[in-house]
Amino acid sequence: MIPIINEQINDFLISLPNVSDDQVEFIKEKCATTVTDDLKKGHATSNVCMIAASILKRSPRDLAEELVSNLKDSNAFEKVESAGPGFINVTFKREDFVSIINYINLNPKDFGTAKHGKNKSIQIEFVSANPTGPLHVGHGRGAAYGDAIGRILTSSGYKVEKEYYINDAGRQIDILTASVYVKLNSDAFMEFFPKNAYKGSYIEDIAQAFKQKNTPSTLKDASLYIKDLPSDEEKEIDELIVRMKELDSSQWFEVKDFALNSVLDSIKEDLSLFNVGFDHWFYESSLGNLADSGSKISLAIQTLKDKKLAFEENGAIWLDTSDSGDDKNRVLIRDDGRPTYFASDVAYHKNKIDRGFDKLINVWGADHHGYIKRIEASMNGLGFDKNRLDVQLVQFANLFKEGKKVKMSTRSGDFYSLKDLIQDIGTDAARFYYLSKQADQHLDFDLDLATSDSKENMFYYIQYAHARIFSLLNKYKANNNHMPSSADSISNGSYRQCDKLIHEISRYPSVVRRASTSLHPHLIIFYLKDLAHTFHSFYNDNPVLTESQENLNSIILCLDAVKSVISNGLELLGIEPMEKM
RNA sequence: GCCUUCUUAGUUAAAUGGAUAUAACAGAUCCCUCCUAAGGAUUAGUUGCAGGUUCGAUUCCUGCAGAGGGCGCCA
Repeated sequence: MIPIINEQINDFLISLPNVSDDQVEFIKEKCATTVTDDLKKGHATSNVCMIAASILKRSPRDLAEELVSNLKDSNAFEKVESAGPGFINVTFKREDFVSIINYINLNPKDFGTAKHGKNKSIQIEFVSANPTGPLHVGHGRGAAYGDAIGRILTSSGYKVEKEYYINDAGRQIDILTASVYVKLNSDAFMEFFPKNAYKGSYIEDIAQAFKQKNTPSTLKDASLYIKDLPSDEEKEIDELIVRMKELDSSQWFEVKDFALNSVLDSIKEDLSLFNVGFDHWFYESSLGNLADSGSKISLAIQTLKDKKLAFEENGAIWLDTSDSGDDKNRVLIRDDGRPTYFASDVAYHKNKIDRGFDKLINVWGADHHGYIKRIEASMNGLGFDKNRLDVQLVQFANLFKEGKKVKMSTRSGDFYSLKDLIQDIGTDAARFYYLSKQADQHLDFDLDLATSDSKENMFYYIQYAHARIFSLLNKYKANNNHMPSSADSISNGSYRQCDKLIHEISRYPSVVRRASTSLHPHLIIFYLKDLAHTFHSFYNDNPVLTESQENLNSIILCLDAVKSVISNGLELLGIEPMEKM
């Protein structure tokens, strides 16, 4: 019905004296016709008169009165009135108001989907955790968020590709390899373990698995590796890595491949348990080496040099970021000839651009926010409009258990992993909790609250509503063999207890739309909470199964629609609705 | 110092520039002879400060005060 109102508003605007087409377009762009927040105001409301008034220099109330009389003349609505400072409130004819029940039940899965994405392609890059250890609870938030916006954008008509960028080329992989290497030869190395190596128990697991599948070479002389290592922890590990590569090259690369793949496999397994899927895994190593002038990384830097955006100074190659508001220029290639992490990232983003996406979304940890300007600078330099890149920052999550903050130390290997979280509270409760707060805000993840069965925990509150409806529908079907065919009592207005529910479900498509344009999945959660509340309230006031058969038929059809909306909403968050609790 | 995010009820959180700022928890009081009380109903209480833009500001702009995060030729 809202499109019909908008059509009439359009006609009204055109009919006004002294209005240019541009003005009409501008007004239509700024105004909105929406479902009201309260049935007392009718079913739909528009602020068009107040927008138009300020542009046309007329009184909003006068305009509202004119529009009201036009809308009344059309006989399309039950009631039309102006209200407050110049709102137009429309009450639909009852048959139109309740038609949404039928509409939803005919195609339950489609309700809430939209086409405003126009099949444009969006790439979402998220998680992209370094493959040096298992995912922890911080990664879980990015995973839940990226996956949810992927689902929401897909349902809004975008073509979405989800990608994971694997940092498999940097120094941290060498450290991982060295850590495993030392474990493999722990007998020869005696008590020695580098200060800066990874210490988690998974390192030991990888070493054990390696021994099962390969024959580790025997070290002839461990002292060649560890004699006179620098005492500085950074230099110690770097020197050790150099020696390992020299002394035992073939074994080094075997261990490296094995360790990387082991960690990657565990990451993939955790993500799959978490109901998060990726379409594409991009390896940093596929960008190639600077030594190869035809590699992606060389070509990217060459392009920047050609455009005079990259230059040499003090022996290093720098990117000029002055145009983007970054506070200083950034090194691409060090004075010793090795590329920085940033250089890889520039090449990676050039590759994304070359793949021709209409829009790129990067979901990054909040600690990367200083990084946005330099990457925008590089993209602008490569001729990609930086407005087509959208960086969504996800804040860290603090974990609380029994009211106390759980300490996490990656260095010692003592941390609460995503897998632990899934095992403790389940995938759905965890995803829900992550998504229940705006992603760029700090989140206190309270394990006890996430599993509590009180109203404070929205997850169970919403699921309980779904389960209650499911149970009612089952009982109805047991008594009646099949679902009712029509909702006469509701249509003819003899039963009006469901009106609030009908009104609430008619809001759903606009909620999804807002969630998709703002990339805010939590809006769906808060909507579902409201809907669940409306339902629980109805359920308490009205003993459904003892109603007359005619009323019962209507109620069942209405509740079936409510159930579809809850289930569709949860689906967008990647959460399975519960059928019983 | 520079960049950035944030400040809403006693607490934790919501709110495309809209009407009376919305919930939950904690507090007070009610509701199971009944479809799942993991629920419902009633009650009290809120936009850090000072300006500006606007018909209208929690929302946009400026300044101030306070809190967090980021500022490597690390990844």
